[in-house]
Order: sequence, then C-alpha cells, then structure tokens
Amino acid sequence: MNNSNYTKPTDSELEILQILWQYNTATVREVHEVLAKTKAAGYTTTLKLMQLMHEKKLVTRNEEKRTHIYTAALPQLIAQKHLLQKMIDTVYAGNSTQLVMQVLGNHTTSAAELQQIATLLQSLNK
Amino acid sequence: MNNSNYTKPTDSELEILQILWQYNTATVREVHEVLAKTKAAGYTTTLKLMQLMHEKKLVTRNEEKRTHIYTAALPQLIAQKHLLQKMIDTVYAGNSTQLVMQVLGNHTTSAAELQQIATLLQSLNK
DNA sequence: AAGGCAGTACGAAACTAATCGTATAAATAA
DNA sequence: TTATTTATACGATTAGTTTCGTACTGCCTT
Repeated sequence: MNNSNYTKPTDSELEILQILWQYNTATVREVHEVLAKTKAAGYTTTLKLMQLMHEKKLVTRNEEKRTHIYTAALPQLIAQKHLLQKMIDTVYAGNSTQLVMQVLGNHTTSAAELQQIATLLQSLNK
Repeated sequence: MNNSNYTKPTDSELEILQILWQYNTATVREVHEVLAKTKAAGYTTTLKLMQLMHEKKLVTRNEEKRTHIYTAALPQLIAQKHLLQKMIDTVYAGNSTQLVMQVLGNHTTSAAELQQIATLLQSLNK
C-alpha cells in the first residue's frame, strides 16, 4: 500500500490495541482488568503479550516509573485501513459496495448516522 | 451469534476459500495454479492445506475420481458476517457507521452502486 | 508391459501464538 | 525493619499453522 512498516496484529493483540486506543494510555494491570471482564486469562499472560507487542513496536511504553505506561504505536486508522482492505480483497472479492450494503442491512443505524452517510453519498455523486 | 458451528479460517485457508467461492468447484491443481500466480508455494503445501480444510469441514470433496473435486463448505455469506462483525467489534469499537464512511471514502464507487446504496438508505430511513 | 507422469497420503520440521509458573525487585504496610 | 503486595522479566510448554519431502498408487504413452 505505501512505505509504512505495518506488522499485522494477531487477534489477541488487537484486543489489547482496542483498549489502548480507547484509553489512550494504560498500564498492564488496567488492560488486564478490562480483558478479564470478557475472557479468562492470567495476568502474566497479558503482561507477556504486551511485552511482545513492545518488541514488535506495536506499542510504546514509558518506563520511568516502576509501573510502565503503555500507548498504542499503531494508529487505529492505519489498522482499520489495512484490515478493511484485506477483508474486501479476500472475502468480498474486491466488491466494497457489497460490504457497505451488508453492514447497512445488518446493523441498526440511527437517523443521524443515515443522514451523515447520505450527505457523503451526495458529495461523491457529483 | 447462533448455533452454526463456525470455525474461523486462517489467512491461508481464506485464500483457498476465495478461489473455491469463485470457481464453485476446483481440483487441488487448479487452486494451486491460481495461488501460484500471486505467491510461491509448493504443490504439496496447497494439497496439505486443502486436506486439513477437509478434516475441519471447511470444504467438501468428491472422491469418486482419482482427482478429487473440492467445494467450499463454508458459505461466503457466513464468513463475511462473522469476519465483518469481528472487525466492527475490534477495530471500529462497534461503530459500523464509521466503517461505512471509510469504505465509501477510500474506494471508487460507480454511480450505479451509489444509487443502489442511496436506495437502501432511503428504505432504512422510513 | 514398462516407464514416467500426476495424484493422494502422511510424517516431520520450522515457525508462530498463547499460556503460565517462577524468580526477582520495588513499593507499601504493619 | 520486616512482611506483604505488586510489578517486570524470562523460560518452558503447549497448541496450531505452514511448509515440504517421501512413499505409494493409478493412469497414460510408447
């Protein structure tokens, strides 16, 4: 796509990134608490994952204090673009319109959001 | 989501499924030829992958003739639904509208397709 | 019929991902 | 100050994925 060095996150890594994107910064403990709400996993498992993500440069961390503070190094937008493209290529055979139709059909969308999309559509059609 | 037993295909498996969805049925040789156009891989590697997919019931095969004929057992629509949902959950934090806007913004869409989407939008807004 | 080609089956190796136990050290509480 | 709690680091294990070599068998060609 371009020259950005993108390493595809695993599913577990995405779960962690998701939390970091939401919280902006978080400690291992904080990430783990959030994860623990939906899945069973030991604390050291989360720790190890985040350490590996640090090696892979998927996250950065501030090590000044004893408790490290983590931040996502991979911007959410970049991850979205890559994963979306891959999805369109491999499960929609390149047909992005079909994807759009399916999302709109399967999810309830508020009137305001529909309006937002309609406006975008309008501008594209010029 | 429901009672359908869905086993998430790996990336390699998706590449193969993609071909089977397109061709409807194909032999290992045929799948391999297509794959070989974009990536280097030995014939027995493709064979083994398809054998494993058969064990996992991701594909079915007709064994009457010596050369087996494969068919995708996982319907494209089911794969799309699962993967799309996962994507919305983990990289769009549940915000499917954002995904739609991004797809429309990043891909060129024909006037006819835009019209199709606009019509769907109209019907949803009632 | 013999030789070679094309197919499947299978085992093993090389990698990668995920999980967790244990060691160790810093911070805090008693 | 001693004991407890809370961190990180790291090694080992397990499970899953991908890759490919080799063996075997059926089928064509000469």
